[in-house]
Amino acid sequence: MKEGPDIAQIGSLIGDPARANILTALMGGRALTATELATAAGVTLQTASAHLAKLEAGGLLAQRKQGRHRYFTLADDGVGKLLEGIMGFAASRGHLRYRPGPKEPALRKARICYDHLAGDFGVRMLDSLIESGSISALGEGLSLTAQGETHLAAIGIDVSGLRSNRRPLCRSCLDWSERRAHLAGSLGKALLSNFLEKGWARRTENSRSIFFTPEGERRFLALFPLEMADTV
Amino acid sequence: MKEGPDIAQIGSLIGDPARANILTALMGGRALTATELATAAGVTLQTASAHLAKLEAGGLLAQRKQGRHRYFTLADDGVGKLLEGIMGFAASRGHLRYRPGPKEPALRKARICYDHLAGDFGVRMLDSLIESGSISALGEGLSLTAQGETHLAAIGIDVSGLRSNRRPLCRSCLDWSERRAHLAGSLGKALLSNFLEKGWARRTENSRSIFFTPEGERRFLALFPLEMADTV
DNA sequence: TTCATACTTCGATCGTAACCGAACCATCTC
DNA sequence: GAGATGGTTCGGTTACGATCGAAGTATGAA
Repeated sequence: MKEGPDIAQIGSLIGDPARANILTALMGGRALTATELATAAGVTLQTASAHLAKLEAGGLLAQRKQGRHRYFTLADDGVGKLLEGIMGFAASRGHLRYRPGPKEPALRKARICYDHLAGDFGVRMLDSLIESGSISALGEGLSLTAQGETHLAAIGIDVSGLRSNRRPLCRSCLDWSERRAHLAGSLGKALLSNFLEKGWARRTENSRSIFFTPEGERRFLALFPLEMADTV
Repeated sequence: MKEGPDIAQIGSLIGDPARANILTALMGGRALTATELATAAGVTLQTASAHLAKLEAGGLLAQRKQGRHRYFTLADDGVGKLLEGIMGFAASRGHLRYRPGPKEPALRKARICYDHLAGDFGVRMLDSLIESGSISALGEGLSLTAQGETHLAAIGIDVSGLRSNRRPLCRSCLDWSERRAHLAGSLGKALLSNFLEKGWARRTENSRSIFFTPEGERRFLALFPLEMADTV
């Protein structure tokens, strides 16, 4: 019928549980094979193959074949942003799919959101950056200050290199577990990469949660202090 | 399966064509009755009733009964924001549902996006406000300048009244037809209301397009001039 | 009270799409 | 080559949900 973009089409793509599982798995940022995605989705390989074809045709997924493997990723940053948005909304309406296993708390503490840090730690990091004057929050947007640029250079992040990127430097992303914003954009990505490179934290195998080593956690908390206690 | 928000649930809510039509119709900002929504969706009243119940249970719709009518609206601003996001994404992937009738061009020129102005005119307005220094765009966020506040006061908009609102004053919203940002937030809403009150423009009956009178269009263009030609 | 309008609930039908078993292609190893 | 692994295609089954006719409830009008 009539006018405008077809939201039903992409809604139905996301609306199938198996496909939603696939997309959620790919929010981990890694490229995954069809077989891995099949187990993540809880379906057989044939079924997953059909789903993957649909998602790719719909422009949500990109694949690149490497030998006899087919690696799938989210098509681009726009897909990640879309899924973030839907996740935030779903969480705000209480549409969770709790299975409060042991993984739950780890996920709330620190997890990967497409390519940047989310969860308690992610929110804390942004709060601290704003409090210290490294990032200024105007309205809904975030921007890096000159002070912040030197601060980040000390950590070992080359901001000017990131600026040349077409992607926005700072973006705020609504955290579904904390229900507050954390830092996305190329800077958010660079920070997480930095922590992983330094060995402060590492990804876990079959989950989106991020594991901080004791030493890494100590350093992270020292680097991003919070003046005020958590008075939300 | 496992962890996190259930995006499949809301995906499937949006994924049905009839429900998508209902939601799109409600993006017009008006409260509509079940019967109106049924015709908008192209289904019978019984079917629409079932859909409306599901949408309400899912937290997307709010209803208030008035006499023997039941008026439905989007549940809150969050739903509008979500749908905007999905529309922008769908358009970016070419998921349109063209029926290039006579309504098409009018819709591209000026239409309502939940509660603010979108389309060519909406994008122009924001561009002009930025060019004139009334709004500053930092990163992805927008913020009103002191100069802009006096500028808007001259038009007849009480910014301080809007600030007391919990809702953000300026928000950028991706325009699916222009593929660029236009102004949302309480300020975007106030501006559109202002145009309608002054009689510069009016809503059309069964469409989201906004009709500008010749006089109103002249004034609008004079109020929001563009220095540069449209060199995108 | 009666009739009309707005909407919901029930029941039955029907289509589509998700699913898997089995067979088939492709790539790597030995 | 033969065997193994990763992935797709095909065919048939199944289940779910969208749909509408018909009957039922609520509100308003005459």
